[in-house]
Amino acid sequence: MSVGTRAHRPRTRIQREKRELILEAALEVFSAHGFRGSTIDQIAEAAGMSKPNLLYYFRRKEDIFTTLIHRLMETWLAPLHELDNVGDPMTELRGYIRRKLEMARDYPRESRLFANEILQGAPRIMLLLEGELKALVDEKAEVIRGWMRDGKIARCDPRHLIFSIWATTQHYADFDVQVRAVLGPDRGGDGRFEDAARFLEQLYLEGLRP
Amino acid sequence: MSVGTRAHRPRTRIQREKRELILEAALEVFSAHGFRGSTIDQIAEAAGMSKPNLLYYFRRKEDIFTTLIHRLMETWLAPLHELDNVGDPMTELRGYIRRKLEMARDYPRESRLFANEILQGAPRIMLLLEGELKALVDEKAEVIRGWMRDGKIARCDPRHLIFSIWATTQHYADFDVQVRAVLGPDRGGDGRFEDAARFLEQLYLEGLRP
DNA sequence: GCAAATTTTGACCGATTGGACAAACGTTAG
DNA sequence: CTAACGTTTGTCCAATCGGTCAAAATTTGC
Repeated sequence: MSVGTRAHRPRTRIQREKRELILEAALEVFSAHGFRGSTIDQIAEAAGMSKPNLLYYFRRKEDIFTTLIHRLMETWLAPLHELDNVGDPMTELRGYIRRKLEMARDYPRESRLFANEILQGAPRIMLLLEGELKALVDEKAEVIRGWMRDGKIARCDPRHLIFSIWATTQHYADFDVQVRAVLGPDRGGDGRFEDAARFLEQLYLEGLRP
Repeated sequence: MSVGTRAHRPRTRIQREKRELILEAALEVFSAHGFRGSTIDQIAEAAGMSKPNLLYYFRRKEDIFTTLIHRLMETWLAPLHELDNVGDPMTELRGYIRRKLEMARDYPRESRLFANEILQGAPRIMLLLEGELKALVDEKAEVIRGWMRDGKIARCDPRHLIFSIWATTQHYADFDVQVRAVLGPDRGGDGRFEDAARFLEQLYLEGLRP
């Protein structure tokens, strides 16, 4: 009997290990080829097991994907959660941009996985977007609006500010090949994230000065 | 004999019309599901013809895709071509941002098609990126650098400036469902492009002030 | 109007894919 | 040791997909 069918039996050590192995392999494959572009065989091979064996731990291809994307959602939104009004507003925002850019650098697969899902119309995470994500953005937008009322940063639409930070930082993960191609072999090799950080820091520092 | 196999016979009226019909249908399907996520049957149905009939005009699925993406590349880069140093630098940049945002609003399918291709590693347009695109960006980066030397705009890396404009504007096409979900039914319905234009205009106007 | 060329269609094919299943193999607790 | 449970594998299947092909239907040039 497969793992999924057993009703609420606690997970075995092997089950925990193998499921992690599969999810790691699936992240690699899904982020590179998208959902439909990936096959169970590819994931199974990347995880070092046979296809029926993989299907013993996840009954359907889609189960792997949804498990993966729901889990990643938390880590992906962590930087925004950290944004609060304890420190200096400009420092807070700069820190947020820096953390988002670091995530694009260190977790490009996660970024591309999300981008792919959103591009396809987000069929599997629409409820998450309308629920948790919207609530989080609304909450943080209110924090930012407070900064504006206090005259700490320039007045603007805080939600579009958040969008622009998402867009500019994730661009370096999602459009990596384009960035590399345009920058050429010299600056595309490395250090492009430092350049990006410098540029974005300046843009937002000056652009949001009250 | 199929259209592709005949050696350089001029295109019939029907061939021109039907090929356009197919490319329009393919844009619709490919932009929604990506290359591997789309089937010839889907495209054929969207174009109102049978699969073998479609394959009479394009011998392979990939031929449709490459024809489509190469043709779109021109219109997609047109706004950047228009960026030159005849007018006031700030006005030029603001116009570029506005045009890019209008393209995201009016041609979201094209934007998503490109995004999808880049996300998959740009296997079919890598040469274009390293060739035409890089050359164009290099050229325009030099124009922008000239503005900086003249003290017209703040000094920064012009290529990352271009990246950020691409990212922020195309975000409203590629991540449309996310933007709508976060903004909610009220502002997601319409007018979000005006809000975005206002925000971006302010961000870049202030952020690039010399 | 007719022959040649073009266009359309239905039937078909091999490869791939997601998934089912039962049997074999391993592991572990008593 | 052994019985129960967990894990792995080989085999198989139906559906889908990209693409072929020959024949039928239509259009075009003269």
